[in-house]
Amino acid sequence: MTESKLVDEMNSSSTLDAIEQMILRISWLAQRQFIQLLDDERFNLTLTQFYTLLHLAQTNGECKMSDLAEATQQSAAALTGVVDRLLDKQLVERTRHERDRRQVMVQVTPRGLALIAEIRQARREQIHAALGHLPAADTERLLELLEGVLVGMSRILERSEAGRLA
Amino acid sequence: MTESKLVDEMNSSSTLDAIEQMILRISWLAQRQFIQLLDDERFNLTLTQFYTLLHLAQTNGECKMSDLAEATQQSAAALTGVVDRLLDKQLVERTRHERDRRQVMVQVTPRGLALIAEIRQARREQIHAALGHLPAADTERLLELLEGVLVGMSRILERSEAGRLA
DNA sequence: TGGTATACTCAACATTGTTGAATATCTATA
DNA sequence: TATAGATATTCAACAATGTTGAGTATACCA
Repeated sequence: MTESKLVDEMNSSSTLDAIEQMILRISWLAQRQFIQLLDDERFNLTLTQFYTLLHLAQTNGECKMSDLAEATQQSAAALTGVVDRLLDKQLVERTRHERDRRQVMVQVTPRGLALIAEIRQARREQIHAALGHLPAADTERLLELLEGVLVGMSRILERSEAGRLA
Repeated sequence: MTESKLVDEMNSSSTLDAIEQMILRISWLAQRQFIQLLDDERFNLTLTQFYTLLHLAQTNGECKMSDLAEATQQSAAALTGVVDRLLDKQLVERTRHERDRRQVMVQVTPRGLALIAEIRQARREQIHAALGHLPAADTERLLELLEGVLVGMSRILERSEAGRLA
């Protein structure tokens, strides 16, 4: 910080409230902007399709439908339709588990992997355009703080999931 | 920063790429979490309804449909349906412009204002739960950096809108 | 007055999401 | 070995959102 202030050790409410306001605005803008990018003729994916495919791309090998549903925060019923469409586009393959025939396994295809790579490249270019002008020290600090945000968010998500199961 | 490093003045690609990865994960979690909150029986709003109502709540008085559509990044056709549902819930009122009878004006009702206030209070509690454990210095720095992010994002949004019109 | 632009809604369709029922398969037990 | 119950997934019916293109009403200009 450039200037020393008389700050409490504790978080002041007003800072967190301002962060709430800021996150409201950034989230909406970021989401809309990303949807627009995904709508490009090169990609032509919905947000849900992207995040579903992303998880598969980051998974080594096959993924069980129910695991995929939990990881992407969708219901099993909703996921069925999403995977149907990814299948139409030949971005994933669907097979049955060899031993437990109830389980449906999904796996990303090379084509799906290539598409995810393309999209993330385009996304990185957007990020560079948006944040490239900031000093390196700022972006490094931002990364550290975002890590803290992710940890905090995961924590309250776990709590609410625990509550749902209880 | 805790440790001095040999860093360029320029942004390193790897930091921005890590931020891209982090934003992907945080955005999805945050969105899903917020949708879940809005789905609560007290609120019962969709994400789109919330952001539409939020803009009206932050507007003084009436708002033209086309302005509202642009501000919330929706097409006019999509907005018509969203406002229909807000109307059903008595959260907004719809009138015609007195002089230019083509224009449809929308205004939030006291009930709508109260709902937005309730939701934002619940949201603030979530933010406190997620980030309250961070030192005050961190949250203050985070706020500053998020302001920078918002500026950067608005800039590239403007550029893409300019491109669309061109 | 007539023609064109503007503001919005409507219609038809695709995608996503919900809930609850249906189907298939596995597992444990009598 | 039947079979009852648990588990994994899909299907069906519906609501909300989003897209595009057509339709309607109003304003403005010549």
